[in-house]
Amino acid sequence: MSKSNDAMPIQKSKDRKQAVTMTEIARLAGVSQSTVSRVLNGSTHVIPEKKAAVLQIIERFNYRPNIAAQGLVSGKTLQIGVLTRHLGSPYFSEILRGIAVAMDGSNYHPVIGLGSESPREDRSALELLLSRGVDGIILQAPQHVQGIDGDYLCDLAEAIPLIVIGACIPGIENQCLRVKNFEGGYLATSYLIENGHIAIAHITGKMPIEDAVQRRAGYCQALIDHGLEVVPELIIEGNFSESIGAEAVETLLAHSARYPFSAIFVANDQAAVGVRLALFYKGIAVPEQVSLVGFDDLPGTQYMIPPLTTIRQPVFQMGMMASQAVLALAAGEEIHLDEIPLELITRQSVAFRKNIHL
Amino acid sequence: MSKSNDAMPIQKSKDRKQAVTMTEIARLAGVSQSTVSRVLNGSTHVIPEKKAAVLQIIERFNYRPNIAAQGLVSGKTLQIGVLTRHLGSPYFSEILRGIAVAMDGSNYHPVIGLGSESPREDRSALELLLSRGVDGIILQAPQHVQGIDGDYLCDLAEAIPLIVIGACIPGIENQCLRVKNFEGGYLATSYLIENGHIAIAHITGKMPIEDAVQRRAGYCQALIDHGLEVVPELIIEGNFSESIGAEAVETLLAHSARYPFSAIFVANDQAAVGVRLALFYKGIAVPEQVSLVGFDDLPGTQYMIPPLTTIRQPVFQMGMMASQAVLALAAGEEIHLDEIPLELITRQSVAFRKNIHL
DNA sequence: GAACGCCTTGCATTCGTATTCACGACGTTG
DNA sequence: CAACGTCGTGAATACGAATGCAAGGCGTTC
Repeated sequence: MSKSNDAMPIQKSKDRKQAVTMTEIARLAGVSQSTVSRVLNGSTHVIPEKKAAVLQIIERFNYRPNIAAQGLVSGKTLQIGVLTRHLGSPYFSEILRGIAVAMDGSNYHPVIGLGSESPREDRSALELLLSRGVDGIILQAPQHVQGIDGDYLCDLAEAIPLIVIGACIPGIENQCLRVKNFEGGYLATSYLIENGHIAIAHITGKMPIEDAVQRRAGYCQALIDHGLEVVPELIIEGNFSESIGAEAVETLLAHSARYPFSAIFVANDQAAVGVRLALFYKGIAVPEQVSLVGFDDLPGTQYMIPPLTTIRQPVFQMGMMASQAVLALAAGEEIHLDEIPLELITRQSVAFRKNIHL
Repeated sequence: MSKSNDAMPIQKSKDRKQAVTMTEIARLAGVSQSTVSRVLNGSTHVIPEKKAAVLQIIERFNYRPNIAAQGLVSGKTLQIGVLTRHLGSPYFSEILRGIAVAMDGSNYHPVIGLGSESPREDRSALELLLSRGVDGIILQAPQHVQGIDGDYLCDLAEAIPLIVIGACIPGIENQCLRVKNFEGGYLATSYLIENGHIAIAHITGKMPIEDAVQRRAGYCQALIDHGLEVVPELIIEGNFSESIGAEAVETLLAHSARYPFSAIFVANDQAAVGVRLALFYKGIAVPEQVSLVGFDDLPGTQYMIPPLTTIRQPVFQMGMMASQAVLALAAGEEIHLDEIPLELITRQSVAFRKNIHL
């Protein structure tokens, strides 16, 4: 083949820069760089002829100002750091979608940082984002939010617009986006009770996490309010994952002789999926033998067999709210974040109890 | 050294910038700004004492260089634009996770752009990313990749490191990450045939899309190679969504008197989920009455009732590969992207045919 | 003992854009 | 007709960090 010794063989990798700069445009249009800037920003009136000339050149070269350079001057990068967690899980990716959609149209872009399980790495991911000069941060609550981390986050909130999703950090409560987890747990459990269930198991989320704690509290309160007893053996600690759901079922079933149950309230849909499969393997019919209520209403939940009755979190909207809130904060506006109400979505995984089967 | 008065009441909103700059650090450490730069980059040897002094100040103020400013000089922003599609769908978010994970550890960050259905908006999203000065782009293939768009992408590839996921753009084939869709379709269909099925329906993906076309082609070829007839009535055009899967089942069932079938090969798992639910509602047992094979092996597929037999795409790894490829391209290296092989994951949604039920 | 060279360092410039400042031209007013 | 304000514009500067260049210090060598 052609040895390409005639005209710079490596050009392809050299030529790879946004060649046209504002100064270049100015030169071609026969004006000064400042004028081009003014045309672009409309900051001052520019004589129509020059304006037209500039615009034409811009059009021809498909020029777009370098955002990084703008950022250097303005001190803004038009970037929002999003520290994600379990990227790829339906719950978080739906939040992310909300964030991205709400940012679409503004000139802001989300930049993704990868959260980890370790506070140390987590923090370094955060600081990497920070050194990028992001104008705000949306933090999906780490599992290790407490104590020292809480303080750190408060300090952080002093320095930069910050929104925390899924946790309530003392000191910056109004920058924390959270749902009424307690009410959700209460709602789910009450619904089961109304359907005649009196022995209701609960598979919790990962335990130090606030979501998990609150949902369990709601569950307990509902039992108590309806004159039922809280049976510790019917509460299994989980971790929000499918596999733990399946494991928990094993445990529940192992003790079902002494501690029978006719329904399970699972702290999130993902785990409920695992629960449902485990019951399938055990030959236990849902909802005929065991009723199931989940939490989240993930997209996909409605396609379960049978479609899952669950507590809907407006996950997508929450993402949007978080987005709008940081942007507002970044614009210097006041924000006010209410606890987000939840809704019971009744589908077909709950049946009226006839008796306790297990 | 009382340079500023202690009266700063509204500090919170004023102080919200990365106050410490390199020059500031230099001043405090009693050296020049260049020296600080050299300490940070290790570009030149710096006398240990000064180095220590600088590092100490840096540590104390928790200073981190402003990446945007670095980018201005180096011409790199250490950002990779990711034009996503269906953010929130399990398939794409898993890819995104792969991308993010592979980028973790490098100093690069993914910046998310939101793809749309319209070519125009899509392109403007792309250009917004471009004006950010991203060092590379990962493009999840739009549905409208063909003709003019193909040309545009080729031009784009000249200007910037570009990786396309899920499509094969003529001219830049080696920058396109794609799977062996044909083989996948062939594999799935052959497996059903081996299990005694002779009337196999197929629900395709969104049709102009290459993935969909290739999978269907593989399906057809498998039938032919095994001496079976391709029955057009058993091929239903879908669009990769759950709801279309359910609809397709209706259609198939409506004609099942004349065109019976005992198995369905669905072009992706998401649609298979819808199919499965529709069959549930119709009271048709899976796999006893109808066998099901999906495509993708999304996380979650294994928790279906029954667990779905499917063609595994290494989605997460594909994300990582895309990431590594852009980064390599950005570093001026050569890359070589092979078509990714697929694997049949046998679970429990396929049974040996006894006869054609429907 | 002086010249040479290496090591370290500071100064000045650069990146692309926004913005302040000053200047010339023009129109207005007294 | 002169003084002054206004408008449009270009030149200069700033943003934060990297880097080429030159200068100073010191050790080495003949």
